Amino acid sequence: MQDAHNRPYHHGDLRRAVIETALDMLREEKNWQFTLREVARRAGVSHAAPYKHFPDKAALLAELAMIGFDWLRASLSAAKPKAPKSLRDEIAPVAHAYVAFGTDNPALYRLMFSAGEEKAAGMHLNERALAVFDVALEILRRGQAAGSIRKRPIEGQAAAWWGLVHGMTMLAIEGLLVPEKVGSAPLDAALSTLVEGLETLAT
Amino acid sequence: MQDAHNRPYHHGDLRRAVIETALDMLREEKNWQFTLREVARRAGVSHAAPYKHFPDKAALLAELAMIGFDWLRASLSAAKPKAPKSLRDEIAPVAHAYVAFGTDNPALYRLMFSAGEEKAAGMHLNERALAVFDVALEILRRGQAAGSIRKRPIEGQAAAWWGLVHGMTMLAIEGLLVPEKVGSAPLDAALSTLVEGLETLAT
DNA sequence: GCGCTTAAGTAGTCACTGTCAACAATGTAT
DNA sequence: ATACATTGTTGACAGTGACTACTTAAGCGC
Repeated sequence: MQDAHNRPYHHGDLRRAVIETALDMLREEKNWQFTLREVARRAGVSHAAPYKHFPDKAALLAELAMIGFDWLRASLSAAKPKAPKSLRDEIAPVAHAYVAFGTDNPALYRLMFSAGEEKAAGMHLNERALAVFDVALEILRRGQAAGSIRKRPIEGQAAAWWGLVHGMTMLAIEGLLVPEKVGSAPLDAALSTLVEGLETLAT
Repeated sequence: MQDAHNRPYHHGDLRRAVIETALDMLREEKNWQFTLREVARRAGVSHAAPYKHFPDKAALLAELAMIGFDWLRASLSAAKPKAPKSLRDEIAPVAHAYVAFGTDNPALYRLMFSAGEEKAAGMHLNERALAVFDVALEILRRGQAAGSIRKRPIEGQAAAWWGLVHGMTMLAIEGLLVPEKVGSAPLDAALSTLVEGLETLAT
């Protein structure tokens, strides 16, 4: 980054710098196996410096995952149309935003869902993860109130939505949704099926 | 396993032994970060011996993943009822078998879908993976022929099924399908929605 | 200004990993 | 028997996460 001699001894804001560097690297390489030392190297700092800010490698991972969930949630909210005409008009854009987030940031997305087993941090992580579930929940709740969705425990339906988009995202990241096997727009097809299963029969 | 002195110099069938040992360890520990040396140790063999049978750690991983896909496919076939009365009767058991496989063998399942980027082996791996997709495809094809499913490109529907069960499996493994947020039987709820989206309107 | 505490860096070490090359024991073809 | 290919073993290498001890800079009351 800069010469070692004119760089101040104290980085100033290394915590943030470490996080940003890690995010950059996650963004750049689809499959990067995370190493603390490489992050430190690239941040222009000694290999042990990050330990002053994170007790653990897992702690940094958990933090990154939390940021990822916040981004995801924000991008879902942004994709939600203000004046939806139908249930599908509301669900489809959000689902597309979800999958797009995953395929645009594959390394980060994978990290978010495999950080597992971080004892303490795991709790907070799950909270953040369930926040994206809540986005779906809210859409469906409104849809049910408007009468366009069957009266049925809504949590299961939201779980269906989450499972579907999460699964499609993962499969897409892994390159398993090849068009010649799966059609040209599998997500749209899947969403059609899902929405039609959600809707009330009378239309 | 046995004393070093009475064990013959040549193992006899080390390739298989390595695979079996690795599978055992995957089965035992939900989160095991795979190390070749530990496998070798446990197989009672020196740390470099496996390299005579696998060019690479990735090669062993790919082989394990392929075995996993074969198992999964077999367990799906076994779950398929011989004389299904309805589409749901055929889809639901298979979906349950799918998720059960994943939650019963979390480490293996995760490995199967994150082995990514193994150049050559990746091709064969994807073939095996798509074989489970074919199971769904066949069920739906028969359903459509019998007239219980809408006439629509069937690949997209199969992708919907795969995405759904894969996503639910992953979320379940990661402990994200907590009942208090998501209801008691999220998979059943999700399947109901999916099946109803698949079915023809006339019933 | 001056000395003090302390946060934020450094270097060095440890046990561990994947991988490779050199060597040894075993089986097999000639 | 003798040469050879196979399949083990040992020992080394660089790179990793984690930890420690040391050093440096910054901020503080006085």
